[in-house]
Amino acid sequence: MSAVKRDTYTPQSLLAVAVQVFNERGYDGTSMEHLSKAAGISKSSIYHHVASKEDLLRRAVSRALDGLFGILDEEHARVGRAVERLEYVTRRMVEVLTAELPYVTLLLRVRGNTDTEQWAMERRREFDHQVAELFEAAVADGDLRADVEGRLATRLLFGMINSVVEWYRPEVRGADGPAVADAVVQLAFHGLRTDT
Amino acid sequence: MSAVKRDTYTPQSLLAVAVQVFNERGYDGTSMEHLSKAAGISKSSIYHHVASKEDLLRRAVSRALDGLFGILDEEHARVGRAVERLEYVTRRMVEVLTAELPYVTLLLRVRGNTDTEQWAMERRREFDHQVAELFEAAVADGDLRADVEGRLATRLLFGMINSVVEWYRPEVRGADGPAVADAVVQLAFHGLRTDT
DNA sequence: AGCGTAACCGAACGATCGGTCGGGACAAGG
DNA sequence: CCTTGTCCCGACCGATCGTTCGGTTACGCT
Repeated sequence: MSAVKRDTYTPQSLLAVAVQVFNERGYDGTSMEHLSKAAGISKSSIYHHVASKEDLLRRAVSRALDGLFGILDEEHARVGRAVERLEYVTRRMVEVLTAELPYVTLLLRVRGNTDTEQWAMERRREFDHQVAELFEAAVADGDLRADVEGRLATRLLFGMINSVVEWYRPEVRGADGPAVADAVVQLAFHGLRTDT
Repeated sequence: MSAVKRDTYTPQSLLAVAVQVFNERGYDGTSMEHLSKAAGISKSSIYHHVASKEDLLRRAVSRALDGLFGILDEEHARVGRAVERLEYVTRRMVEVLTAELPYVTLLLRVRGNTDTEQWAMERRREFDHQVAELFEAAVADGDLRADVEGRLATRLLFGMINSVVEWYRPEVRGADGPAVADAVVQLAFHGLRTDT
């Protein structure tokens, strides 16, 4: 492996360009022609680096899923009081969302039209399910309010967390990933009001 | 207008079918052929009722936007303490989302590829902006926590509310629109934890 | 210098896209 | 019974879709 790198595309660097276009136009709304314009190479050249359009999608959502499932393997997500583990997972989810923003954004928007999309949705449901179990454990410990049903509350928590991909832009200063994670944990666990 | 109705499509009834398919496959992922299969009429017959595919999209998002902007005209959204008005708008947003689910779902997913989509995004931003102003007023009143920036907190509140379209299904009993609205208001304003 | 191959290109493939067109079936009103 | 208009259809349009192919360029290695 030589230290100098040629000024050419790798599957990874091409993926970075493609994912950005996918997020701007939507996966189905993006043609290979769009990708070729954005990448600055011809349409046919794309197929030298990746097998297909769907291959690009698979690589992208895999990266996002790896990031999310990696959270559950971390020590603070496995040991300790359930409510504390849930807070930790919440914080880390926001951090992963911001760090891997375009890839997770794409993952959260797949509709299930192809095999790859259905596989992505299935794995994502798997992740959600594991966090939901953590949530229920915290309710059983009496650390989370029981007057709102667990599944419903979990979904709303996920809604708040996942909405980060709709507006977070890393180039805007004053709110990096961990700072946003703090805000999410504060609001989700303690609410908006001052008088609680 | 005759009281008896023939067993045929109207622009509205056709729209209901189309919007459902749009939400399942995505707007760009839906062809007129898909719509014709779902509606049970030929592709060309669709054009007897509506002008174009984009016309269907415009009708759908218009209906959603009308529902949302209608909230701001209601009395409880216009008079009273800002924090109470914000709670009311929050509750009503969830109720409108659940009542007009497929139309609002479509609105929240447009990407801006066509003029209609860009117009929809603009109007939606307008609505968000008005609610954000209400939010800031409640912060100024001291009724909402000031340690999390207003714009950020507003976005997270919207994230929680809008996530309803990702999982709410009216056919599932035990959680109708107003009940979900209660849960959202409780969690958003008072948080998940018991010990606050 | 010469060779092998990574990187790229233009042209074209069959399929499908959104949309158009001329005409047929059928019920209502006279 | 005949007209009128609604509703629907199959056939077709040019454009664009994702992908393939044969061939060219240019770099790394010896």
